[in-house]
Amino acid sequence: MEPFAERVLEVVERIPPGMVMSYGDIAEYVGEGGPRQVGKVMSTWGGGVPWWRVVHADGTAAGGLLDRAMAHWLEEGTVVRGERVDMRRARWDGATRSADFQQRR
DNA sequence: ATAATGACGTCGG
DNA sequence: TCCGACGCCATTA
Repeated sequence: MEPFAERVLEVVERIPPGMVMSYGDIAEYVGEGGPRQVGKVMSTWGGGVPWWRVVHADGTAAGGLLDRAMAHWLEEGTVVRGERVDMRRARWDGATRSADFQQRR
């Protein structure tokens, strides 16, 4: 397990319920690698973390896990628009504390 | 050494 | 909005 992978997983675990982060966001947040590298980490060791809080930049689900991801989103109260997460409101910047603290216009 | 691949992202059509 | 073409970058063939 590389330190990069550990940092990625750590960030994912810190994403509060009802919030999500894109692969690119995470890559930028940890300050190394890129979206694809993050994707690699998630496909390999993502099973032990709330992977459904990691989505594509456009808010669509990762992998072919739409069904399961959707279930979790609804359960956590993630803001969803059709088949995708509403990034404008559910996107986590890594600073704010909780989901229901968001205002967004 | 070269090409293909992948839980991605952005741009054009 | 949907989709294909490209760009990216590390890994694998």
